[in-house]
Amino acid sequence: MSSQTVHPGTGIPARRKQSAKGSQRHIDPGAEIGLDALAGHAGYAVRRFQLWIFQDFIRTLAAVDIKPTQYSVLTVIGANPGLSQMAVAKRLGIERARLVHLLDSLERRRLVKRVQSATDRRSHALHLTAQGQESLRKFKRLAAEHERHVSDKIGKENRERLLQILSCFT
Amino acid sequence: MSSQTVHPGTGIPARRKQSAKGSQRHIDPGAEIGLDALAGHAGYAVRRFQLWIFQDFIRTLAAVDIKPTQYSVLTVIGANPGLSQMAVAKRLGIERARLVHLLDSLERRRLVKRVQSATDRRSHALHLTAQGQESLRKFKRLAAEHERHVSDKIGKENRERLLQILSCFT
DNA sequence: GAACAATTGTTGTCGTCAACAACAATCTTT
DNA sequence: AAAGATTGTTGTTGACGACAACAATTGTTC
Repeated sequence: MSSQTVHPGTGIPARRKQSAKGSQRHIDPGAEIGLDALAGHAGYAVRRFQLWIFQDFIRTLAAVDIKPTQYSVLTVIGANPGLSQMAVAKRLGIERARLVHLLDSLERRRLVKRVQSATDRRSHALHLTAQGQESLRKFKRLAAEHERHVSDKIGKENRERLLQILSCFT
Repeated sequence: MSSQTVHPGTGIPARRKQSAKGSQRHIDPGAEIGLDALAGHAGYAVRRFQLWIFQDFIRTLAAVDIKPTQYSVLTVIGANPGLSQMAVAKRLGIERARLVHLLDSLERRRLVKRVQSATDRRSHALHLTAQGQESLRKFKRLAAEHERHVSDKIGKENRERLLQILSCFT
């Protein structure tokens, strides 16, 4: 029962608990609680960061009611008009079943249109409407503002370093 | 209509589309599709990375049937025995309503026990069982193996840089 | 000390999301 | 032409975050 003071991988000693069982009354909760091995796990840090970054994105683009997934779909279609739903789904790593509902919503808002493909009558060629192209430019300006929030939070150079480290996943 | 060729923040030019509308037949899907501004967004990269890292964690710890959230709860309780549910929830950023079900599951598996607090009869003091402490040591070994997978994927030094950049979120 | 407000654990609902499975229409292969 | 694969669609399931309500208990205020 002494192996949980230090965890393998990183040499970070576990913060010693100041309360074996009692005396957590009147203590500001969530202030002096050690994470032990968790502090050395990339997954935990990334999860917390992703939560923060998505919340900020949603808040920054709340006025136009565009969420991260919708933004990614619009951006890819805008850069590659004529793509099929399958191609978009694979490129963005979302299921084609889910993309159906996303496109339904975007099509109802007149941002995207499904055009019958000339070469494959099973698939739809995806395009932005004129309104969609105009709106996307506005979305990109707001997204750039969100990205500045990220820079303010972790630092401009750290943000670029992060993008470089994770470039193999995009 | 020229603002989407280059996005602000990074100097990465948008990959020019090679297919205005046709000729995506017989093309390996998801191979030559540009992301445009998406490549410069930290949120997108982080989301893809988190997906990968969680899948690897779940796969690596599949034999013991422990998922990331469960592991985080066990680790925090192991390092801070006697904590209340509220304190654990706040520390990990999960809702106390959700922690109830997590603890129900962990208690059924005899890894955690809820002890009536001596100082506050509303709250429960959380402890690992003897079996829970033993199991957690095994979980940590497997989690360290998962962390090695991360190092293999993005590089050992990049992983440590990442942890340092995101340390303000842990 | 009694009344009121705040906290803790619990239960429930709602909306989002990933992971599947099944299906009809269509394309490809043999 | 027949068999198999692909595309879009619909549906289900389970995990998850957010939120509201509630009983029991504690803290605060008069």
